[in-house]
Amino acid sequence: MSQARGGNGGRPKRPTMVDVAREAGVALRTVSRVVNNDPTVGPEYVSKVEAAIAALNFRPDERARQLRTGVTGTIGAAVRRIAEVNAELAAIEQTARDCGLTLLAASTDFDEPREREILISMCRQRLDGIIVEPFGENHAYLQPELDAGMPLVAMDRPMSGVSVDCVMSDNASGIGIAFHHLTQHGHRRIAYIGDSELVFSGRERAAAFRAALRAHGQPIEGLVHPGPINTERVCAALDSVLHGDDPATALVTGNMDTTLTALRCLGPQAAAQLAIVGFDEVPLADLLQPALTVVAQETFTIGRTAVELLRARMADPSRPVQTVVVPVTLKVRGSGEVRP
Amino acid sequence: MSQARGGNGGRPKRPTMVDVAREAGVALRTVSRVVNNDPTVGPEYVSKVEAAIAALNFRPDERARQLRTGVTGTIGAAVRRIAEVNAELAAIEQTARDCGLTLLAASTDFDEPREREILISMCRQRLDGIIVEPFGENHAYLQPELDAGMPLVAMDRPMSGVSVDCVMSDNASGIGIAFHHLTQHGHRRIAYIGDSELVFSGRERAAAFRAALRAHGQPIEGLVHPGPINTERVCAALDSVLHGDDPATALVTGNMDTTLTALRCLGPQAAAQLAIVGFDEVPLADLLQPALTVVAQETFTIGRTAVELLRARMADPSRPVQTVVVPVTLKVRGSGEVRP
DNA sequence: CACCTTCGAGATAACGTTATCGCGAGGATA
DNA sequence: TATCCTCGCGATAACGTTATCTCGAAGGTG
Repeated sequence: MSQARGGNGGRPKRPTMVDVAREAGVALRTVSRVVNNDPTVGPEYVSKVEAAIAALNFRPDERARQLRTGVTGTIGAAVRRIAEVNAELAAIEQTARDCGLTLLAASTDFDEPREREILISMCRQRLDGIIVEPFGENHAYLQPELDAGMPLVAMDRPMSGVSVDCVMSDNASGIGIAFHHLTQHGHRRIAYIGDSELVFSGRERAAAFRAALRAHGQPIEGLVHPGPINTERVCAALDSVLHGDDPATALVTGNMDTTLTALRCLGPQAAAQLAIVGFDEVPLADLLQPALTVVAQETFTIGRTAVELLRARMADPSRPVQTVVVPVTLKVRGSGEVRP
Repeated sequence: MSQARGGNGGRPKRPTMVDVAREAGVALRTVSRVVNNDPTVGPEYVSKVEAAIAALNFRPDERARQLRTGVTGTIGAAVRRIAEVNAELAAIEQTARDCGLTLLAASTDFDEPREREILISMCRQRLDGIIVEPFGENHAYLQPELDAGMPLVAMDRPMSGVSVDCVMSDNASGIGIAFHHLTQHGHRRIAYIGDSELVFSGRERAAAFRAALRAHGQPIEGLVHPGPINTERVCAALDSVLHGDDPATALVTGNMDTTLTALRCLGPQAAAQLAIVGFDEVPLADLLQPALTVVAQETFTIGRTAVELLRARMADPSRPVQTVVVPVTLKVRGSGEVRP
């Protein structure tokens, strides 16, 4: 009896508002009013309907409501990876919750077809809006969705091919701060290893580093190493930087993965003797020896701002497209203060 | 023109199948057939409809489809936190994707009302199934949903008040392995600090540790410290354990948070002289000095199994409830091999 | 040549909710 | 007492799909 099913052997049929209305002896519309806390319902009707709802264990079907009203109360977030440390996603979730919005998060996994698939799927679900940490090179295929009024916000990187709101860190300043910090601690030969210049942030950060070198009258050759992040490439770059004629005494790593890969390549002894400033926070940075000095992004601010931009776009689809740049801050912990 | 709106000033109205049918000069049903790749449609009709779809930028409304067919193609996952390292969630997402299911993940945030809110919301959305890492003490309120046929699987911990499928780690064995490993390395006084016995895993692990002490003829007093995980409590426990008459030379920490808190309390020097085995993997465990020996849970297996249990339940709602216990393995890295 | 089958497309009714409209009762006003 | 609101509830039409049924045409068979 507790598993009462419809006779068809499939899923048991759930009660609907029609069933509740019949049970309570009222009209369908009245049930709807009670469910939606409409104040124009007489108290005796309210109690009758509530009794029927409890008796039948009625639970309204959100899908039907969404279809009828047109809004889902849900926003989508297509990020690199859920299930990894991602303060931006955490901020998005919290902010969305505060706004009474449900969050549908999915991992693009650094895979362009998958990103596309996720975004199209979110559009088909008619979500109220989408936040995307774009990965693919061209998002022109989203233009019809934008035209159809789908609010869209880019996070961490701008999108190409379409014109959308965007929130991102001040990459150039971050690199500048890291460089300046190391020069302040007496370093002259400072190297950079970071992400490939094929990705936006890798491009911006490498360019900023070259600019910093130029500004200090340093040669660029041999010091700037953007590229794919894997053990071989990073170790090779480290090797060339540390064992040349004029070895670098300090290192700036362009993102978290580069930082961790470099630390693993160096090993504890070598790492302790090199001044290192990482771009982006690293989990457990404080437990390493020396603790890791990093340029920290205001990840929480970025996530929150993404939701705010999205809500503004939802409220007014015709507002001008806006790009917000969030400042970064240096977290001094030890590794960046090693003397040459 | 690219922002063509309906005249009402609200959201622009998207084309529907009716519009496509009119544009293509065919019946509504034929459009549906083409969208669903029904092979019984003549090729000339297919091309006409596809042309109309492209011309109007038609995108089917998933909500309406779900309402009509009854299935959403989406499963929910209510976990502690998305946006933190969570290999189980990653496994759930990947497995779900492989099965053609969309994943709706939400953070319960160790908050019982929030967990309840999330689960009820997922039920209202009529998801095809739910995986939950239960936190609250009593889930009897879910019984009506189970009766109504909502498939539900518990992960990491069993649920009380309802009878559902469950997948979890072999906590007792894990503690036993850690204890045995430390005795093998010459330790006699081994302490345990872990989560409160109010939560299931804390209870199981503390009990297993007491059993291990008894089995080795050791006194229990002063060595077992379950409780809330915060700096004060953990530091106090460490203090009492390390600075008594007969100080412990080895430590087992009951979960990741305890491990990290303990490491921070100890500081690098003290941590390096104490033998430590942590329960649960820690990010960057290999970069610490000494690298951290842990009892690793097969988190990926747990997540994948959760989805498999859920799919089995979806396929056959009347199958007997099943509990799967996943083994754990010791990862020897250094901290657990420190001699007394 | 009549009949039966098959095949492909169209008309129409759901799915479960909300929104629009209408209608009857009751009180206030002239 | 007749008229006019107002208030509270009910009937019914959407929302955008898919599923069921119908129907006409074409082709094969006795």
